Amino acid sequence: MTVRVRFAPSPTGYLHIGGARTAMYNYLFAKAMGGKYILRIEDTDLDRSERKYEQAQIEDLKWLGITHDEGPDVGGEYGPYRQSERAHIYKSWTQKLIDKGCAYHCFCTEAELTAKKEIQESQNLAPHYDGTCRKLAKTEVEKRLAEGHEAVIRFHVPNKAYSFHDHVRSDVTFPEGMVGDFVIMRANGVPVYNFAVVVDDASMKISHVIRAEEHLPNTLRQLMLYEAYEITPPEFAHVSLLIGEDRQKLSKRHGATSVALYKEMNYLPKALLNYLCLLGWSHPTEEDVFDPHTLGTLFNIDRFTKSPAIYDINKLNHINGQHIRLLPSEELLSHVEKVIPGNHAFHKMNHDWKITCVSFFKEKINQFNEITAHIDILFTTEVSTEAEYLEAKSWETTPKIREYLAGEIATAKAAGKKFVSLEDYDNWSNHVKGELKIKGKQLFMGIRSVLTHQAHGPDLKVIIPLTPIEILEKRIQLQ
RNA sequence: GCACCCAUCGUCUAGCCCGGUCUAGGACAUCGCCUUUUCACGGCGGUAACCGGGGUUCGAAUCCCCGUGGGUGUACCA
Repeated sequence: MTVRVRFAPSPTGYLHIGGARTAMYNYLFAKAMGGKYILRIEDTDLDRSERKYEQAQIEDLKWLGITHDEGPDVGGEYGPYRQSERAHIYKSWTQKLIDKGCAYHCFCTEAELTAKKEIQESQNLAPHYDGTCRKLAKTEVEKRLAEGHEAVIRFHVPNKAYSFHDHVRSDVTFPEGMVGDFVIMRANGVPVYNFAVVVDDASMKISHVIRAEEHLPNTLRQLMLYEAYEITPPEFAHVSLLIGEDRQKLSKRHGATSVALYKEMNYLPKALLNYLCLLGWSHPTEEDVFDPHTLGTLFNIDRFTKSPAIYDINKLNHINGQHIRLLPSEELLSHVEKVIPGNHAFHKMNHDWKITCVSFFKEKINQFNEITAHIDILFTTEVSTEAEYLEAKSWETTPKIREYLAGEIATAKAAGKKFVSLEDYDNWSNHVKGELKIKGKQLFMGIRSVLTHQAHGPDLKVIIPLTPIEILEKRIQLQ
């Protein structure tokens, strides 16, 4: 069997991290099985669907590296891939159902329907359509249609229980009598979700449906439709939901939930994917830092978790940090250059300096945006007000160090040096130790306080050779 | 209300199908120590969980039942 899976978003908003996760699972499964991954746009909600959202979602998916084999923008032999362009298909599939006696026109008005519903509810009954129009004679239906009465098309639900096997939930059974005759086609000729999904999945030869658990109850209606069409349903995998700290389904009020926001915040797409992948699926060898794109056949549809997962940005940050550290230096640099403000002195430095600089500071960050603050310490002339710094400054040994280093720096600068070398730095500290007889805390913290105006900071051997000599000079003069 | 789904450290999870190797493993967060005479990184270690009750069994996180809790759905939304 050829594996064909799909991700079917509604273009009613930007791509959500939950959607991204579902898309990725489908994509990874297709890749693992040598199948096809299809993007289908479910825009049957005319009021809320917008083309700009479709484009934005496709772009976000692309940023994540989740590329589809078939879709509205790339075509394919099972198109069109936008539900709004498949009206003719839904129409003929609806007719098949009517011909079989599995569906019928319904002329009940909204007012009538609500009235009936209220009665049922007051009697504590499930609010099901009572089947009034099911009994209408064919001639009566034609007459009303000819008179221009508005009609929806309802599916006549069989009275029986349904079960199916789910890859995540194993065997699921829905008892009989759960749903009443439901609408499959609106009065305006636009199909309703549960119907359109079945028609599309069947006509696009979808083999596996991997989707969020919120769709589990919908499967009942879909199963009924497959049965009416005498088509074997696809295999299902209802993946657990992503939830917020309050244990409710993740939504906008939970903060950064759209993929575009993570793109803006300069997260690495593979890190986001890596984190999302682990929320509801586990790696066969319990690895936790990996690029999902390289999973290949390791991606196993039977390793999904059943319970919902709370989205925790802390862990995403950690994984992002791990991926940053894994980046080749040129790639690392190009990311960093994008986040450092345009007027920053960093940009004026030469390439080797930049590579050394970012390779060193990458160890300290989980997000690219954090690196500017670290690099700033190479250029600042600000003076710490910390007690420890003040103490170091007050030691009687410190002025001696300052005097010595002032001379050395002046000499180096006069010799045309733009930076001091690691060798210079080693010579200086050896001199302070050997000739000035200063050791221990007074030695290192003394040098640090003179050269950086701070009591603490990164390794002097790295940052001193990276600091422009005029900055060092300015700092010495400022004390 | 009704239906369905779920239940292991604070969080993500491994283990559960095929009961013993689980005094329950890993990761994030947190705490402590070591190292770099600072900070961070790193290394090492600590705190921390099988929802409750029955049952089956020599033995249950694992199987069964009943509770309880949480979630989702119940539309001419998807």
